[in-house]
Formats: sequence, C-alpha cells, structure tokens
Amino acid sequence: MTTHKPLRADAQRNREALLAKAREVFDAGDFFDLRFDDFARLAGVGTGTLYRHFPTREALAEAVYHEEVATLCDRARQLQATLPAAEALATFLRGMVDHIDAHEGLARTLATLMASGSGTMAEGSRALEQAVTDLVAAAVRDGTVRDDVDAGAVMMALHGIGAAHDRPDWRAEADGVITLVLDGLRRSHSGDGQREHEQESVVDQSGVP
Amino acid sequence: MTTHKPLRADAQRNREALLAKAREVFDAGDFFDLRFDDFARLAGVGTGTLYRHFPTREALAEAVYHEEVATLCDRARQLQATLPAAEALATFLRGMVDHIDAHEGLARTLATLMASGSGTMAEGSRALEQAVTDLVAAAVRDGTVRDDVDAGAVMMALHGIGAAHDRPDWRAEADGVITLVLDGLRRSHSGDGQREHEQESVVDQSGVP
DNA sequence: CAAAATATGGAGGTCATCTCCACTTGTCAA
DNA sequence: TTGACAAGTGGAGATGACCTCCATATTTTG
Repeated sequence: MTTHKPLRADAQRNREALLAKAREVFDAGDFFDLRFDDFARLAGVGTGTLYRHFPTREALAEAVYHEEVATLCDRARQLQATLPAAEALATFLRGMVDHIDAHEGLARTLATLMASGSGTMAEGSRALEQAVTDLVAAAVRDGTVRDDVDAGAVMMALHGIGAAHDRPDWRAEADGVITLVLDGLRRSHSGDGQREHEQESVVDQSGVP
Repeated sequence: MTTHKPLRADAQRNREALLAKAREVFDAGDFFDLRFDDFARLAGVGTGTLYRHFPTREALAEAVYHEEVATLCDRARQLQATLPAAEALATFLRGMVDHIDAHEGLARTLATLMASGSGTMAEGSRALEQAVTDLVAAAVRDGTVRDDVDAGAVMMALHGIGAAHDRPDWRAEADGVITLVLDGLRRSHSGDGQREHEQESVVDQSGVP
C-alpha cells in the first residue's frame, strides 16, 4: 500500500532526497521564495528528475502534507482510545494549535496552497477531516456535544487558524477560536430546543447598490 | 479624503475603468487565471497604464477590497445603532456569510491574496476588524458576551469561512461556524468561573518522531 | 496659443517554468 | 559474468508571463 509502483532503486533514492529537502524548505517557510529549478539543484537532482517525480509544486507539497496528516491522525486515534470523547476532542484541537505553532513555515505553505490551489491535497485533507469527524461523532454519541452542527464547521475554523498564521498575536487568537468552538459545541445552553441557524435575510445584501 | 492627489481628468477615467473591470473579473473568480497584461487590454488601457495605477495584482485587489469593506463597515455601524448589542453582532456575522456567499469569486480572490500576500490589504482588513471589535466590545459591555476571548478570534473564524469557500457544502458549514462562535461567545455556561484556555501540554508535539 | 506638465501604450528585456532527448544507470535472463 | 533492454537522468533551450522604458499623445496652465 505504501508503494504502488515498483520504482527502480535509483529513482527511489532521488524521490527520498527530494522529499527530505522539501520538508526542510517547508519548515523554513522559504518554499515560495525559491525557484523550483533551484530546488532541484538543492536536492541534488536535475530539473527533469524533479518534474518527473513531482509535476507541480502542489504535488510536492501534497506528498509532504501526507506524512504530516498521518501523524495528526494517529494522535487523534490515540486520544480517542484513551480519553472520554469530549476531552479527546478538546485535547486534539488544543494540540492542533500547538502543532501549527511549532511548524509555522509548513502551516504557512499549506495555507497558501489550499487557498490558491484548485482542490489540491484534497485527499490528504480528507484523512484529517475524517479524524475530526470521528472525534466529534463520538462526543455527540455520548451526549456531551450538540448534534446540529456539522463537524465540517470545526474543520473550517481550523482552516482559519492555519490560514491566519501571520496575525500579530496569532497564538492567543487561535486559542480563543478553539475556546469558542469547544464552548459553542457544548450541548444546548438554554434548556433543550436549540433553534437551527435560520437566517432571516438581514438587510440589503448586494455589494454594489 | 477620497482623492488624495489631483489626478488628471484622463488618468481618473482610466483608473475608473480599471477598477470597474477588476470588480467584474473578481466576481467571476477569474482573477488568477488571467494574464495581468491581458487584463489591461480587457479594461481598454495599455500595460504601462495598468502598472502605473496599480503596481501589482495585490494593489489592485486592495483597491477593490476597500469598497467592499466600506460597505460592510457601514452595515456594522448601522446595525449597532439600531439593535441590541448581542443581536447586532449576530446579525452582522450572519450577514457576513450571506455577503461572502453572494460574492464567491471575490471571496476566493481575497482569500488567495491574504494567504499568499505578505501582509497586503492590511489596512483594508483593519477597518473591518475594527468594526467587528466594536460590535463585540458593545456586547461585552452590556454583559451578553464573555470578556475573556479576544475579538480577533472572531476575525480568525471569519477568515476561515472566507478561505474555505471551495468546500462542498460551504454554506451549511459556514453557518455552523457562526453558530458555534455565537454560542461560544455567550457569557459563561457553567455558572461563573470560566477557566481560561490553560492548555496542559497534551502529549508529544514534535511533528517527526 | 504655446509650453510645461502629466499620462499613455506597447515593444522588448528578463526571468521562472517546464519539455525534450541524448546519455547514464539499473535489472534480468542466459 | 555479460549483454541488451528498460528505466531513469539532467540540463540546454523553448515558452510565455511580468514589468520597464520612453517616444508620443493629451491636459492644463500662463
């Protein structure tokens, strides 16, 4: 499952070198300030080789992203197995912030790619999303979390956290978002009948009058 | 204040044409699929003229963004003047989603710019942020909203909504985020002593083991 | 109206991206 | 081991987007 095509020993080595260098450059946050050709040199391979292994910047990013996501998913599963659902969710989300904080360069890179990319790294994201969905679902099942808000909303909030890395006091605000989300997720505040987000059309909405 | 430099009649006209076309292209979402040179043609001016008025894509985007933001800020002030604080905040946030929904192309464009840009449109964003901050502050003052979470967190969540425009059921999830944020903002759920986001160090955090 | 100031536009320089193919390296059967 | 075929390599150069520059055109002013 890890290797879907039998690569030649040679090719395998180059691919590895590329990925290793990519991780390095990602973490430094220099990914977009670097000519793609130069990146090949940096990794010690020719331009052609780089392009054969990873046809685009995005393809390379996705490959790196994959491992990153795998780590996070493992953590999610581990937490889910050892803590009460609500706590597992909370811990995971808090940990997520730590993680993004620790790998700012990577977060920046990914945010950029997600925003501009046309649905790239969809697969990698899907895995992470599944993990979050599972955590939320478990918490819903044991009654500590409301069931009328999709887990996707949580993903969206996380997305915002990752994308806004450059705000002056990112850390405090990121923690704030998590706090809001977690408290917002708690089961019904005013008794029981929590009305859906009905949205009564507000005022005039058209941008230009 | 609107015109800080006396432009020649001629120049003024071209600037206008550029902006008009820009708004159009933005809303269509084609902004990044278009050669910048071609955009000049499209607006009926020469390349040089385009570059003189807007040295970069970002500069052009910011100009468009400005008007957009002004509209939203007006709405915020208007709501704040006519509704109770909590309701004004809620209505504004819900309206924000409608607005982004209605101008998806623009939202997409802006998200891209915010993510990749190096702090561009900081000024435009600041105005919007101020509006949100004011709305939150008012609600805090009248006791309907907690005071231990920065308004910046709300901005961050909004950012996430704008940046994730391409998710399959964006609308439902966006509404979900707003719901979570609003409920999360309600003053203390469990009595009074709402503990700060303390963050007890979770598990192993280093990306690579 | 003439001259000075201001603005125009597009031809062409510069530079990152990506393709292509003559050559090297690895693999496998005899 | 060896030969021969497949798989992979790398970098020269085509491509095309971005931006600059300046001879020309348009406004404004005295």
